[in-house]
Amino acid sequence: MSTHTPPLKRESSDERKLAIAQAARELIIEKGFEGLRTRDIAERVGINIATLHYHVPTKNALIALVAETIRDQFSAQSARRPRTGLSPLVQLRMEFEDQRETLLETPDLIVLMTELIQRARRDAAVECVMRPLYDYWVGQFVEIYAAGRLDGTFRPDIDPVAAANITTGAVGDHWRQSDTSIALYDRIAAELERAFLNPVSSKD
Amino acid sequence: MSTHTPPLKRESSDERKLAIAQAARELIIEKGFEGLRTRDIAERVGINIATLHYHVPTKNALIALVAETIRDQFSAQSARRPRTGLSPLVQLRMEFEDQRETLLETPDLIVLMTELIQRARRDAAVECVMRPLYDYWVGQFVEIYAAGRLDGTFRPDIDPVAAANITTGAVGDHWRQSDTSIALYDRIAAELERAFLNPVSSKD
Amino acid sequence: MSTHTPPLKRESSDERKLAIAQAARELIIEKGFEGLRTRDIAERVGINIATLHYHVPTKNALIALVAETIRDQFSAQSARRPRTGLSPLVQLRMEFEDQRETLLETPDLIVLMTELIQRARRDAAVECVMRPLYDYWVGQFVEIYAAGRLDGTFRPDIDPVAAANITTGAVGDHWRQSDTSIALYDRIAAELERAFLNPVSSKD
Amino acid sequence: MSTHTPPLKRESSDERKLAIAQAARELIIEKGFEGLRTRDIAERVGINIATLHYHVPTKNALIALVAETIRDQFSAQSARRPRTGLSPLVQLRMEFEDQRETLLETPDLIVLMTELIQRARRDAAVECVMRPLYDYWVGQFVEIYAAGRLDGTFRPDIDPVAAANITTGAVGDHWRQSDTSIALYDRIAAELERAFLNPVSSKD
DNA sequence: AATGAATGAGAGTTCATTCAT
DNA sequence: AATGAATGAACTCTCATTCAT
Repeated sequence: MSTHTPPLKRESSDERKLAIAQAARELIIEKGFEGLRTRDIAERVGINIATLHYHVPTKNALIALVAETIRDQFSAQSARRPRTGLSPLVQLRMEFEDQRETLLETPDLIVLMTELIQRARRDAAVECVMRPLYDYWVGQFVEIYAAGRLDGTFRPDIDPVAAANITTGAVGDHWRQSDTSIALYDRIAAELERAFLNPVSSKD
Repeated sequence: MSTHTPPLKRESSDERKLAIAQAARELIIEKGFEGLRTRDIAERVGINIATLHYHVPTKNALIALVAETIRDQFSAQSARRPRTGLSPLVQLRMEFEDQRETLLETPDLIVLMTELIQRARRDAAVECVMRPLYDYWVGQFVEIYAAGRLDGTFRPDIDPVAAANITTGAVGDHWRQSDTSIALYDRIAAELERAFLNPVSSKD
Repeated sequence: MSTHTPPLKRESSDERKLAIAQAARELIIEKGFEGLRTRDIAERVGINIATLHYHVPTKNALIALVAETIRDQFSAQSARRPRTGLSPLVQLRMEFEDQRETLLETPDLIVLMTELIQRARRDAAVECVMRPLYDYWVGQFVEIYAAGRLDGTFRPDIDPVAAANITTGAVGDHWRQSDTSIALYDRIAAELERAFLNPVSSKD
Repeated sequence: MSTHTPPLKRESSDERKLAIAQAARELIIEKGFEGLRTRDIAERVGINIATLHYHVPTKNALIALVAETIRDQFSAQSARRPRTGLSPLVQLRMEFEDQRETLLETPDLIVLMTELIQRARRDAAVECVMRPLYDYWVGQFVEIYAAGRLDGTFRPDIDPVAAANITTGAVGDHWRQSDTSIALYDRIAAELERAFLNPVSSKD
């Protein structure tokens, strides 16, 4: 009859780190970075503050960790839906559809992104993670618009880089509004399509 | 030649409040809200921390004051350049030109705006000030696009509200980037123009 | 046509001091010494904080001033009702009646007294004022009980000093209770009378 | 002989809380509530101010804690000396004797009680603790006097409630005097006995 | 791997008092 | 006699981090 401590509670280090990151995400969403307290995170995870520091040495490291989980999440998402072989317009619409879903299903994720992007301005570690993510996102649109210009879907005088920035800017800015309405999002997406489509083409 | 006593130490309350707001603006730009310390503000103004609290009772009131100075500054700017009587396209270009100037001359102002808009999400007092300011800005573009649709400058199928949101979103998002390049801004402005202009019109 | 400043506002220095003392009394009653703020006093008087310090140099001096006004008030009261020539029992009952009136009409005065007596423990200036006042009060009863012992009204084995201290203690303690009920006061007064009256005498 | 590690620095939470309460008691006695500073308490305990706040979250909680330690001390004292089965007069004399001892041995305790009772007027948490304590004290005397009236020890016309209030008032008020002399206390106790004893009884 | 206890540094805020006018 | 502005010195409380176990 052995009386060993139950292994239920002890999670692996990686699981603990993930749990910490998850709790941090929730609290950033609720209170922003200004209101983020390591103690609150530990409490939400159900561990001691010292234990939290055992797994994640500093608050900055913790924030960087959160940024990384965001990146991983988006990478996984993007890997799950390959767009190769589809027409530019279909790809564009799929992008809009994806954003729409995120907006409806996990609007908090967007709040979190916004906070991280803001923080990236002053936190090199976060910048390192978020910049490529953002660049990749813009890059997706650059490719779509460039391809669509080639095959006549989009205006021949379109500037793919500018158009991509406009697209991500418009979508991203819509997020930032406190009262993000899905109706306005749909109008913006539709207008963006009209804005870049080739008027003389009958592809649509 | 009058010999009035110089306001060496004692300034009028209004002047002091403005000086405090100005110092706060600088420090918000430098360190963000997270790193904003009332003691730093007082030091920059050259006054005691208690004096600061004499003029502005709390930190929140101070932040609200900063928001108000921003609003006043934009109001004054906007009052200085009436657009009545001009064609929609000219108005649009003037808007772009104004943004361009701000971007070149006072890029900090934009960082500050960004921080305030972010904060507005969790600070009702700031929200109260920034929301109307932002709405007014979007509204300007709504009017321009609506007028331009009427007179055939812009596409007949343009959705002025969506187009206005795209415009402000694209411009605003460009601000938010750490490495705001004027070259990209120009490309974005040019592309926005092409995006909404009436392709069958020869007005341009 | 002379344009002189209206003399309405300027009060004499003494009047101002009294007004300040009065406001201080009210605030001590409301918030106790711990919560007493010179600014609150100035505000209640309707003057600037610097003006207050012009009339009363320090907070301690202000508190001493309050103690003095209390003393003066009690002196005036006591001077208004000379007891000479009356029988000890009548005098005792008159004392009880006076306390009763104060309890009913100006219960705040008692709260104030309590605070001052408490403070006297640590504030020599207040002690100097309150101690004689208290001693005088106890002395009144000592005299009454001593006279009553002589003429057979009170018990022959009464200790006038002890009896006086019991009387003032009982009455004073009753004040200190938050829920000073007049009914209990009456029972206490009646019991005190029975406690000290000569059981073999038929004077009552 | 076991060699356990001495609790040099790290004490158990309960011990620390008690040490903090003890230091607070001393400082309240020395300076009153007005002069009570958390930093002074921490310094006296020999801990950092942050450590103090770790054990007792706020100053108010600290004061409530002090009130509780007082209550516990009195409860323990009262539990140590059961009075059941004794005659009312013996009980009364034992009460007086207990007060006398406290007065001689721990006069500070009485100063502390006084401060707490004063504070109870404006601090609900303290009121909650002190009020039952005081009521219990008065209640003891009510029972003694009621029992003594029944068995003829005390006057048949005694009002036990009034008599109890007079007793506690007289004793309590005696405490409050700055120069509490034991001689006066003895005279007061003796006079109280005479005041309530049945004059026709020969029990004494 | 985990934790209770501890802490230095500093946050915003308060307050009696003073100064220049 | 009065005041707006200023200030030093404190105050309570917080927080990321560390230490001993």
